Amino acid sequence: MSENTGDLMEKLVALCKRRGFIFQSSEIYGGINGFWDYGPLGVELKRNIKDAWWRDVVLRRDDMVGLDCSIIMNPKVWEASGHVVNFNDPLVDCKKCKARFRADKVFTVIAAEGENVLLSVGAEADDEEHARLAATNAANSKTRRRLEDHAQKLVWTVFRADKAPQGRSNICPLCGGELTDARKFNMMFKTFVGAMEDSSSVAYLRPETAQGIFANYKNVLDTQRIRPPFGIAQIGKSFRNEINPRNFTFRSREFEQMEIEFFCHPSEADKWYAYWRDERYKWYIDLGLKSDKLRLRPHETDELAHYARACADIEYSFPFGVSELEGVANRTDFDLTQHQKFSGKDMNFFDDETKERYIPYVIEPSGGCDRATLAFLCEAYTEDMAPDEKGVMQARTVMKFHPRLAPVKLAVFPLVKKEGMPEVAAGIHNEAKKAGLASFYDEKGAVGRRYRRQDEAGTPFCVTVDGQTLQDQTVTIRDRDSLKQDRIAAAKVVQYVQDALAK
RNA sequence: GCGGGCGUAGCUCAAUUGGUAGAGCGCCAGCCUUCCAAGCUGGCUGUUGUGGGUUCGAGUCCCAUCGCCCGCUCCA
Repeated sequence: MSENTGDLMEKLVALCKRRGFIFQSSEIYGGINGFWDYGPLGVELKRNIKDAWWRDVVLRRDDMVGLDCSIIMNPKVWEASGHVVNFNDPLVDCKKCKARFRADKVFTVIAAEGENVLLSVGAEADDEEHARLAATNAANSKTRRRLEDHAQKLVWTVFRADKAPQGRSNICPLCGGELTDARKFNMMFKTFVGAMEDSSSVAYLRPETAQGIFANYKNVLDTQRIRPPFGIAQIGKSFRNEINPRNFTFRSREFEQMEIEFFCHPSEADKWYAYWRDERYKWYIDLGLKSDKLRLRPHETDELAHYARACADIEYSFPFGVSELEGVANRTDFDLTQHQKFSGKDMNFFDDETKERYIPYVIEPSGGCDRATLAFLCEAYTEDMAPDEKGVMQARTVMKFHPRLAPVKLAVFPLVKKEGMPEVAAGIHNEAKKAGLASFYDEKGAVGRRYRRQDEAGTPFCVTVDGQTLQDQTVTIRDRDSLKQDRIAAAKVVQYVQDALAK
């Protein structure tokens, strides 16, 4: 990472605080790691992103419906999904074959005579002795004979996967690949339902919104006169007790997701996977993420999660590195099958036309709302040069948001605070607000200063009422990025901005 | 989780060997301004992240804790 990009992130964080986009949570108490608050400008930006998503994936389509599930669900949901089992024991994963083991059940066994290593394998067992036996028994006959021949001089090293000595890595019992260090995953936030804090009342804050959709799949199917292929969309908070929150809001412990579960016939899963992957990628570009910083990266086969048949990440080149904004996965029928098994409820869809009964496959485009917000902030941050009142070029900081995302769409100024200009400007401002545009009125200080303040907020248009306005009812409207001004009728300001938003 | 750095006004930073905290910008009020921040006048701002300790005295030294940044690690 170059010095410049590090600077960029620092400047962006400073601007976010200075202008009221993002604050650290509970800052007056010293903050809390992994939690962030959106200020007056930030909340508008984030809402605009969520609104754009909802409009584009739900309202504009006939094959999509929305949902808003509770954050706390019956804990059995998380047993079915695999979240409880997978994250309560210390676990190791094979970096090569992706197998997962309980760390206290996997040993690495090494037999060596001096520098000469005769045996170096992983073994599944309950204790060291059994691990050594298992490793010996699993060896081929030639190796076994050599071990017996050198028995007296052999030095055995056996260690459990969660107690590996510094610098030693564990070996996968299945493929011989390298295992990760042991990790105790307890990523789900635990809480208690009701007044009694005992084991029967344990519940979890959802680590993803997806399971609420799967749990309601039958309800939606039964009530909406809808049939596959169709999707259910949801925006909502999720919680993960991340070991190490990092990179501003990128990895937070409380975050908001925008998720779609799209249900289709298994034979059409590949088609819909490709469709959503491309559709979602295009969405970010359309809202202003330059394609050269955005990339679509298909997962390698060995990178896939156990439930996924195919997956692609939509990644953005942040100042701190290329990181994932959204994942689009073919989750097959894994989740519905799991819920059928754990709940005992039939998850099949019966097709009246073909008389076919099947559990749909699911394509899941799962986006991080805060991550998208951060990407749009990074993309918007620009430093350029603009002339001051003497024509000397000065540095300018400007947030070049897509107008659809900009927290404030329009600022209205009187050029000077006299000759009736404030009244005319306030009138335009009020008219804009009545039309539903986020508008800001400012009459204080020099007009140049007011323009620059709006640049930092990312306001795409500034309207100024001047002397000529009083003669012919026209105003200047200034473009944030080009600094160019058009002169238009005051009565047409609202329409002008609305046209720009529709582009 | 490990290692390193850091924490002083809203922001960026100052404060000699420990001697009762200061500047610029911003912000607010007013003036001046007929179009792109640094014209004028005046004004506000801090339990120096928090809690202990050493000391006659701590922003400065010690301990703990919280948070932020960087690198590793991690990210079903």
